[in-house]
Amino acid sequence: MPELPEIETIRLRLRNGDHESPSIVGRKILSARLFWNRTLAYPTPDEFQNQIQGEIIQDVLRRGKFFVFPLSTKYLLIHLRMSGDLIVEDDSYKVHKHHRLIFSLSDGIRFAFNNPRKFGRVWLLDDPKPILGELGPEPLDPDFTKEDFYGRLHPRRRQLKPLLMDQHFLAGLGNIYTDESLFRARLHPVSLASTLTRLESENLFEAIRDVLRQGILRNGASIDWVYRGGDFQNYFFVYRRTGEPCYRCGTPIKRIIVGQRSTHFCPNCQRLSRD
DNA sequence: ACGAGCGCCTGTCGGC
DNA sequence: TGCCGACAGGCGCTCG
Repeated sequence: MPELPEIETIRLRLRNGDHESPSIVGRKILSARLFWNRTLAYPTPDEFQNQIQGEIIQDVLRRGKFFVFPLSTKYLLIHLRMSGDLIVEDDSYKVHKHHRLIFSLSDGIRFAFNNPRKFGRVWLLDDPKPILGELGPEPLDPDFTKEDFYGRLHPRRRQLKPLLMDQHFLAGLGNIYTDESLFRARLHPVSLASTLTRLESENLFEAIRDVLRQGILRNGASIDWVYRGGDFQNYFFVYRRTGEPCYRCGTPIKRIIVGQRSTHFCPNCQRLSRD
C-alpha cells in the first residue's frame, strides 16, 4: 500500500495512537519474533533478536517511503514495498497469517509488520545514513523549492514518469501519485524532463505537492484487498480510470505501460512534447 | 545515462 | 466449480 501519503498516515497513527490502538512511542521492545527470514535486510536474525531487546522506541519518523524508528541506541528502518501494514494490537491475539515480524512491547501490546507479498524489508542499524542518504529530496520539505526542482529536473534526458518514481530523484512518489501529479500538471508521462519549460516544471512541482497533501488529508488511498481506511481513491482523476471520461474534457482515459508500470493519462489534456 | 526485462511473493478478478 | 492469465501502491539486478 505504500506511497508517501499512506506511509505518513500509518506513521501518525503509530506515533500518536488512535481510538483503537495506543502510541508505541516510549515503549520498550521486550522481544522480536521473525516469521520470514528474508524480511531482515540487516543484520542476521540472531544479531537482530539480541540487539533489539530492551530498546525503547523514541519516535516514529518518515523519510520517503521508509519508516524510521529511532531507538535508545540504534535505528530501526522499515519499508513496506508493495503490500503490508504496521499494526498495534493486543499480544494475545492469534497471529495473522501475513505477520512477518512481531515486536512484543510492554503492557501486553505488540507491534506487527504485516506483509502479504513478502517484499518488505527491515533494517536495524547504528547509522541510517547509508540507506536514507541515497534518497532524493522530500517533496513536502519547506526548504525544497521550485527552483531546486527545476535544477534537478532540467538536466535529465529521461521520461517524466520513471524519473518521478525514481527515489534517488525525489523521495515518496509511486505509481498512483505520479500519474495523478502528471494529470494535474497536464504533462504526458513519457515527455522528456529536459524539454519542460520553467513554467511547466513549476506546475509539476505544485501538482506533486498538492496531490501528496490531499492524499495525506484523506488518510491515503485504499484499494484492492489491502484496505487501510483512507479514501483518496475516491478522488483519483486518472489512476485505474481506463476508458472512463476525463473529468476535464471527457476524453476516455488511456492506459499504457511506461517503465514496466501501468500508466494512466488523458490523451487530450496531456500532450506529448518530446523535443 | 537510460530503458527493457526479470525476479521476488501472495492474492484478487474476469473469462472460459 | 476449477483453471489460467492478467494484474497489483516497489525496487534491485542484469544487460544492451
